[in-house]
Amino acid sequence: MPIDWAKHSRAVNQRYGDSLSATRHIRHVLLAAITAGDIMPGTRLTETELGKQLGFSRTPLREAVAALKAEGIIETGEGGSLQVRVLAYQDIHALYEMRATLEGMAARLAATGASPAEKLFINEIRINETQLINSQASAAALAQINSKFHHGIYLASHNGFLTEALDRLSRTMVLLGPTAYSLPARIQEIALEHDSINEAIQAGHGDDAEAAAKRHLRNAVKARLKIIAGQQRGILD
Amino acid sequence: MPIDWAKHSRAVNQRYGDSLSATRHIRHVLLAAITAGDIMPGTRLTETELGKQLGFSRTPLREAVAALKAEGIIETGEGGSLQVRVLAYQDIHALYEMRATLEGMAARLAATGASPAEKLFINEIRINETQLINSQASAAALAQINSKFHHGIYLASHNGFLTEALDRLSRTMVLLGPTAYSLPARIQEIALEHDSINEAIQAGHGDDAEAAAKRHLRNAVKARLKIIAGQQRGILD
DNA sequence: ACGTATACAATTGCATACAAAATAAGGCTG
DNA sequence: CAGCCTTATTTTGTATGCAATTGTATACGT
Repeated sequence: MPIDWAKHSRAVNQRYGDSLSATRHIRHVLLAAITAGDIMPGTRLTETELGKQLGFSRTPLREAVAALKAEGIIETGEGGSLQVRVLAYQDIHALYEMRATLEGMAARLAATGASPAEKLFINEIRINETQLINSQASAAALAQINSKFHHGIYLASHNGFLTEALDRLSRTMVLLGPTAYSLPARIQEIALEHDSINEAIQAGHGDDAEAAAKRHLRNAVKARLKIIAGQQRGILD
Repeated sequence: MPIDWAKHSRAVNQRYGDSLSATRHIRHVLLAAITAGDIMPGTRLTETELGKQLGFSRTPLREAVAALKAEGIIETGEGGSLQVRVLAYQDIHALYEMRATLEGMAARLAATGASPAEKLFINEIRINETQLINSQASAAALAQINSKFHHGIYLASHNGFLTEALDRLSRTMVLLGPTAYSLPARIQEIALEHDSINEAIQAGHGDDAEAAAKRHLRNAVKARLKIIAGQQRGILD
């Protein structure tokens, strides 16, 4: 069954404008398709077919794929065939372990080095998240505001390499499946954990912020493992 | 003045075999040229000229460049022109800050989770390094054994994402200039610091290993800043 | 003489075409 | 009937060619 590329293409145009080069456009569309679960990990991709479906020639497609390969989202199997990377069970632990360390570092730096404006911005996002939760917002909306909260902390760390590494990890996380944010109990926990992080950042307590962020990620991997054990799919935070 | 691409090309063939695809070959050759300082950061690269000099068409060249762009080694300036990334002064701090955190994490994991064989391997490299230093080995040889020591710790962390992130940072460090390893005083310091890390790993003391690795990197950035202030160039460790 | 506009050159972006390699299928032989 | 070799088809890898955008230089007008 064919994938609705036009939908992802429109979403990319809406998000980034329609003046992107074909290479960048394709890159975002592929990421969106993987995020949405339209392309499952392990699926074999053929350049000719993809190019025909997307309406682009193979040249920009291959460049987009080259960038995705460098990021570890797509890998080349035997014989050079393309496939979406399959994360092993062990990789999940490694992934969250990395995120715990880096998010901890980002939270510490944000607490100690963010500007007043940045701290206010983070706090505002946090307030927004609370409102969304209380108003029973959709899982997609919650996932989006969650992403904003974390990304705001990344930026407030004032470390471009850290931000880039965390963004890369976030992109890799889409390999775990489509966003879900659908467990009510976990949503409440997330709210409390975000509060701890935010309060430590607002107070400028680096140690507390780092510890809170690490706790947050430890709980996240625990929830993730529970889901995997139950054969479900979804990204909690 | 033209660059001796053939030299780098031979080196890549010798290191990886001559059966690499043109795209991967070009990628390694470009990295080698940047590492050797043949292409300085900020240098404008034109695809046509590069392709002609390397003896390949623009298609694999562009794919290699796409991968390097995704890694942050090459960036597109205004108007889409290619250039080797220029690291700002602030980036240097961010880079070493990231390395300190990640190397600390790797050392901790190696201390607590490495197999006996891996610990023996790391220790052996450390012994080798001491011999090289005592025998007044060349800066290139010292840089190579140093790289092996660190990479051995990365692998012993058993975290593929951590290893990948650190490898990526190492590749980014080549933008700071050619390897030097030429300050005798610093060489002795490095030896002592490596010893601290190694001993903590051998003893299985995670906290000590992390602290020792972070100290090592703090001293490294200090030495680096001293060199930059003196308008020199070089990678110390 | 300085600023601006226009034309030209150069370079990037994309598409098509071709070559080489791999996979799958079919037939032949033991 | 099974296994292997051969062949055909699909798929990746590379090259070339064209179009569009950008940078630059020159000329003209003020």
